[in-house]
Amino acid sequence: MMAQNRVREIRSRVGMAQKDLAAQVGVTRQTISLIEKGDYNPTINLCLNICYALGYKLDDLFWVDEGKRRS
Amino acid sequence: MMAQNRVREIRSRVGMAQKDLAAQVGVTRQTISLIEKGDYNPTINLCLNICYALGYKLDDLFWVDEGKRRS
DNA sequence: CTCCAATGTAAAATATATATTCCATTTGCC
DNA sequence: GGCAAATGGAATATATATTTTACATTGGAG
Repeated sequence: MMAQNRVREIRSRVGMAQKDLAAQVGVTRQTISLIEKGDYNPTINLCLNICYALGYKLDDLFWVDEGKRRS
Repeated sequence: MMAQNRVREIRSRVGMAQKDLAAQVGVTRQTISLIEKGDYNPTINLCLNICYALGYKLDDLFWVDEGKRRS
């Protein structure tokens, strides 16, 4: 039950490279890469910083598929 | 050091005890307590589970305007 | 095709989210 | 006031998010 996200889609739409987004939110490029890959579970503060950098809100960028929620 | 949130407010409005919310999202009561206290920085999956348990959206419970964040 | 920037990936180290246990304090109810 | 449930808080342990370094691969521009 890993959260889904639209970070890659929105980032490239905005025309930003991973390293630019990483620099702007204060993490490494690898962290952005792994988040986009969906391989893990960022903290809410990092998610908020990504939202600020891309100009979107939490619910635009992060969600969980209905079927995959814990019961 | 971390972002404020409306978990306590909404949880008590919904009439749920910390231990009930904790059980429903699959963490310990202490974790809920610390999150409500604002003392730290939960993962997005936990935030999503809390949202689901309380019937709210991420932006309702965890959004903070960029200018208003404590650093 | 070549070159370079962007991205993927992996191993080891560090930071921190979360668990566990236990006790203290508060809050509401009789 | 007294009791019980709810919450706060600390100390230690574990899981995992994130960093660091380093190299491989992909994709686009020329």
